[in-house]
Amino acid sequence: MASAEKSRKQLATDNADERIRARNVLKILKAATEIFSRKGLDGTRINEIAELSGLPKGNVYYYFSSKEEIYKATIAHLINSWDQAFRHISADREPAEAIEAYIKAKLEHARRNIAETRLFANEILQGAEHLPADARQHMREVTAEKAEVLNAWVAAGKLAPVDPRHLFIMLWSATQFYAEFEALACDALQVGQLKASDYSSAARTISETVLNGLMPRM
Amino acid sequence: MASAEKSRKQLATDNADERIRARNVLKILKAATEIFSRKGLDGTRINEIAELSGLPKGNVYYYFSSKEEIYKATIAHLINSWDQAFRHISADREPAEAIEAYIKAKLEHARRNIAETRLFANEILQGAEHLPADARQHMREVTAEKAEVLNAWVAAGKLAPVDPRHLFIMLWSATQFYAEFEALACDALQVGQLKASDYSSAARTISETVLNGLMPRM
DNA sequence: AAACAAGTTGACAATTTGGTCAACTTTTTT
DNA sequence: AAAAAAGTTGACCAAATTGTCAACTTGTTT
Repeated sequence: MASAEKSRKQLATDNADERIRARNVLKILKAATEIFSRKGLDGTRINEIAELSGLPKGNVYYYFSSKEEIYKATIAHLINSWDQAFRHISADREPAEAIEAYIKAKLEHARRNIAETRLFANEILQGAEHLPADARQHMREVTAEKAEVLNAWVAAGKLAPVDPRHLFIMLWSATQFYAEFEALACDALQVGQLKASDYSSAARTISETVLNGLMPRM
Repeated sequence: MASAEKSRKQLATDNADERIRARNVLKILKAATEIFSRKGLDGTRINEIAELSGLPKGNVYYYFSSKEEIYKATIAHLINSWDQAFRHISADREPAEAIEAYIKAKLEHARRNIAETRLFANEILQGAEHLPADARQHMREVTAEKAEVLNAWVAAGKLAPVDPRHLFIMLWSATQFYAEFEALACDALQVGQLKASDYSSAARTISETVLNGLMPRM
């Protein structure tokens, strides 16, 4: 009897098993991210998630055992993406080029993942009580590592002396802002909507301003 | 009969009338600001406000008729302070000095009003649905006015060409960040707590970075 | 096609929550 | 000191909300 056939069938079964489940879990997580990102854990009603995902509430509970579990799942989804853009800060690149690439990547990431970015902000606002310890540890390590890169650049005279902590805060905050304050910024600054071109010019403004400030004077 | 005495008495009465009320309303607003700033309108339970303010729930409802009314009151409290720091941006000052003063003032304001600043962020996250129309209008006017000042500086050759919109976003976001992300930043950047000295050095870093980038090259 | 597993659903119970109220105490006025 | 006004309180109600479940439908395996 074909063990090959068996395993093929088994595989087909597994895929099928997972198809519906995967699709619905995704639906739920997407809807949950959207609502959690605006209202936080306590402010979100499971009914809202159910409605937005198009599933009846009972069905949501078929996949997740509680609201908090959904929330944790959205947070877990978030964590990996945190340091994607950070890769650009590497010691073997030229500071100006690396920092510019980082700013661009981070802004692009915020633009493409507005809800996730807002969710992250909201989780922080609430005191980051659901950010797992290992995620914090990971962030700490990555940050320390990249701070070292900056310090090395400064030591090599390639970058004006700067406290990496505050530089990171400037860059994080600026990119964060575009996701979080989009509505307000559009209102107060009297622009219609922040389009891709605005993000480009934002990246340019930030890069130019920061880089001019940080390149060593000769 | 002494009308002087009458008015003195009346005054005493008015003061007394207002003493208890004013004290309790303040207690409630302070507690509400703290909790709203973390959990938003929907995420906040009136019981939490009551407990934190030290008053029984029934008493809270003696002063406010609904949760939303408390929320609106906290928002109203907030609005006036929004453009305090903005005063520094005035056409008759030198750009470098004025912008530096603005950054300092805005950071100092965030440091002294962390809960209010967070509340503002949270209100924005939720879509600014409770920000009154006149408040939006006011923000729009002030922003446009200050953008004009920047443009005039650029036109006079006192400032490198810059899009005021993105510059404002950089400055707003950096100052906002210190209130909102304090907990996370402390964690990720491995500092204990952001102290006054950190805010000073933040102000210095932002000023130097931004100003170096914006002063015209000769 | 029969048996089984996976997924769907609305009705339902238990708890929480926003808000009310009548009885009560304290403060102010006359 | 008596009356009136302001403030306090916990018990209470109706609505909302979380989470459960048994009956049901759909998909999969043999």
